[in-house]
Amino acid sequence: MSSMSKIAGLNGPGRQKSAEKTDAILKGAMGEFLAHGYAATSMERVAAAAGVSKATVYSHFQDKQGLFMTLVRRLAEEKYRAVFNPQDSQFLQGEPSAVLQSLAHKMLDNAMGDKQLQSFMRLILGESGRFPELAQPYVENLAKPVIELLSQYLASRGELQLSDPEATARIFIGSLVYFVILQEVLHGKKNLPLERDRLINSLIELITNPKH
Amino acid sequence: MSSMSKIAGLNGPGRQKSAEKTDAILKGAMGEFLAHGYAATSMERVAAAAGVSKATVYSHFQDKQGLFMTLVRRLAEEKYRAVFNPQDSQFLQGEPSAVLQSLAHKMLDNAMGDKQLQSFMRLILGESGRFPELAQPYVENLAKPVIELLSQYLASRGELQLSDPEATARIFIGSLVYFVILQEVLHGKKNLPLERDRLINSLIELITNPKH
DNA sequence: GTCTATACATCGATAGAC
DNA sequence: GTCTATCGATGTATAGAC
Repeated sequence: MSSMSKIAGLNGPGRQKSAEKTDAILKGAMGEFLAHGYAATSMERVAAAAGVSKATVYSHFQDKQGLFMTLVRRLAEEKYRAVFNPQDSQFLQGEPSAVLQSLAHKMLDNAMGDKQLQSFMRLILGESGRFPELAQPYVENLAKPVIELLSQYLASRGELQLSDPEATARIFIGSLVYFVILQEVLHGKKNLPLERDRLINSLIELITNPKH
Repeated sequence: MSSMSKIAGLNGPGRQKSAEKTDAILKGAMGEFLAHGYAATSMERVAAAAGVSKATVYSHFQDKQGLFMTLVRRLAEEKYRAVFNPQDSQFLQGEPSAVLQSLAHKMLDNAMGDKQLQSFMRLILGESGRFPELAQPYVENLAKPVIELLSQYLASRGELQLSDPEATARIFIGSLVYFVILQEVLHGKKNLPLERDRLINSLIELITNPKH
């Protein structure tokens, strides 16, 4: 009987290392790691949050570190797709100032309202010293594609007369990301308020250089 | 005899809760917290690193959290003085482009070479969700003074014709800090290289608007 | 494949000797 | 004021039943 389910390969419960439980464990681990960080998260709580036993967690993942790395890579891809959706392929069409404004709005709207993303940033930044190999997918899958896309776009718009489009892209992205870090991640909203649109407008004004 | 030292208030050993031991504990705690983070740091290791017993640590500090908060506040002040030294009070004299370039160089030189500062950034950012009250001194004593000083400077230079000096200051600082975060904290140097001076030059070119 | 039970280490914090 | 010794709780990881 039990051999039948194995042979059939159907998706009944109690079969193989069910993908359902793998997902449940990852989901539980996500909540725990994002809330408490790596060191303060116990496999006990992960198991409880996933609704399985601790031994099951260890049958699906080698150890705590393996579970953590799998989770982080998964989340990095997910957030990447959310921010950097190959959406309307013509989202780079139009006046550069309008394109840049739309991009900045999209990035900030996405980041400022996503508490999970902010917790994820805390986790990656906080553990980047002890898990350097985890910072890499974050850089490779999130920061790098955005910077390179913007770089190429800025380089393609000769009318902007930018002497260094790549460095300019860094300025654009850096200003926005640090804004999120300061206002949201570090809770600077209260003591160091700044309206979102003031930053965006100044950024676009500088880059598109309307005084020229 | 022991009463004499108390009365005299001299700095002989074995007197009061010696400031020496307090310093030793803080120094030991600094190494441990910066290396392993809050949760993974044990009071046992802190005591060992400080060369005292665990009980002594608890006689100088209320508990682990109290020790941690004292340490962070101390480090924030220290790093503030290092970067933002009220040095030559005329470091804002001269051509704006030269002033801004000197400031950017100073900030990046300071941050890129200071591994301890980078670990400190990881610690603050990583724990800012669970210790929001610790992010505040960091913002208040480091980010805010720098941004406000630059804000006022930019506002005072009317020839720059900046429509929003405060937002422009954010762009300046944000670009630099995110550069440090991406290249050093997140180890992006290898996969996403960018020469420091390219960022600085573009930043100054945009702000001083030489095409005008 | 998943569970319960457990081995073994280490944690934060304190009591009591000196 | 500082130490050693220890308490109680909790951590990771695994063995063995089903």
